[in-house]
Amino acid sequence: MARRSDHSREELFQMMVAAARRIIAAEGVGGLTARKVAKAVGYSPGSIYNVFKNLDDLIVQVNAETLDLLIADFGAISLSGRPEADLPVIVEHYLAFEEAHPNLWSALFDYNLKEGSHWPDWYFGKIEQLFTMAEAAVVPIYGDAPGRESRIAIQTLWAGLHGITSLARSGSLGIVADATTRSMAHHLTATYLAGMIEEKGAGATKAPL
Amino acid sequence: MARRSDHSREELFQMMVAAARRIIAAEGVGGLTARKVAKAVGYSPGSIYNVFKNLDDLIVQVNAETLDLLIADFGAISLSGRPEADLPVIVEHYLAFEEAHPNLWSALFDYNLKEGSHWPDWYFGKIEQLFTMAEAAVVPIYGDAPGRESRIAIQTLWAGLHGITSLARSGSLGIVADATTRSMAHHLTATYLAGMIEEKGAGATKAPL
DNA sequence: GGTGAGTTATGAACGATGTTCAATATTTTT
DNA sequence: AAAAATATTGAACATCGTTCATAACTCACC
Repeated sequence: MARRSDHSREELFQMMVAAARRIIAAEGVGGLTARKVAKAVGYSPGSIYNVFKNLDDLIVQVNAETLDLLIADFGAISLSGRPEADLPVIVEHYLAFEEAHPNLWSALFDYNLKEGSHWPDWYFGKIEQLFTMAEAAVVPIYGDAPGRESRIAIQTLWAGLHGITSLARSGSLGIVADATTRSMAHHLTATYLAGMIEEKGAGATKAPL
Repeated sequence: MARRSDHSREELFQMMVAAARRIIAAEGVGGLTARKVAKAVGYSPGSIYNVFKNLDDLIVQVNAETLDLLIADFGAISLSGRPEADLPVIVEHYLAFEEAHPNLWSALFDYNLKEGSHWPDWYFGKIEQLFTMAEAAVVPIYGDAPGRESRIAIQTLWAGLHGITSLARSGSLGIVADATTRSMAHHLTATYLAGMIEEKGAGATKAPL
């Protein structure tokens, strides 16, 4: 058999990523199989390896789309300029997105590539983009141009949220209900924010907001 | 073949857990294989399933030992009663343990059981124990008997640390160096602690420490 | 239209994996 | 000594990711 030319290379790429996305969303990244993807797009298992280096490569492509979705979601947020109002909104978007696409989220942040594969550079570019958007909510506190302190604060807060939701997913920690996760996330945000303001005030004295 | 009785059931259990622990420590939980464990203890693959329900069950046993080690480590900490001094010490123990046993740590907190397996109850008991120990560092702030608020605070902080180290391990986030992980962890702790004190002060007015 | 070169999908094959279970070798009981 | 009970085995099964010689197709050119 060969060269059906039913689909161009580009079309095949799209079809396979879409199929993989559907499988991951339905069964989790652990349920993704070369043979399943092949069957879903009507090609043979070997064909996947004409388009992707390996399964990890395919997962990376799915994750890229998920990141774009998340970026679009964050883009729709309009900030008030008051961190104590804006940060909870961002956190809520974070939580809502994770709840809406739990398996895609897991593939994005829980999955570890097998030895030999690495996240491509543009991957970090997208994550940077995400941080920059969130950072805007926190800039009023530090007053500086989007730079050092506010970036660290957002990274830390992001990691904290990740920890809460990740432990909730794995079932460790005492967390059971979604409500607990949500309240812990908002508690962390509020407390951390209070700490930021407090420590900033203790340092260089700035004009109040 | 059969019934060598070279080892009792209990001995076999110990040997296999020890072998699994060595393999995980050396190659990560992904490198753990029934056949590898079998070869390491000089038995056949099938024998593992006479002692353990499946590989996940074996991993749970290894993790239990790791938890005990962590509990012992935490037990050696003596507190001063000043949270701003004690919390960083606990965080340092957390980080040091993770750095000393990265693969065992990963098996403990990153690994997700396959569908059908669940963490046993005593597992959560050990985690509770850990939290109770850490909680002591924070009780002076809330003044209450080890109960609601201080427990939530410790859970949240723990989750936050988990998030930082977990993202660092997976390579996501901009984190590269260990130093960055460490500084982010301490930054989170300090800021969160400042927030706790600040919010507590804003609520019911208590005698200062 | 035919022919040959170039390309692409194939699916059988390989070496793994977790897990099962009839068969067997040993011990214990009678 | 014979029989019952038990522990260990390792071949077998289904599945996995991945490879690659082969076959089937397309296309440019004569």
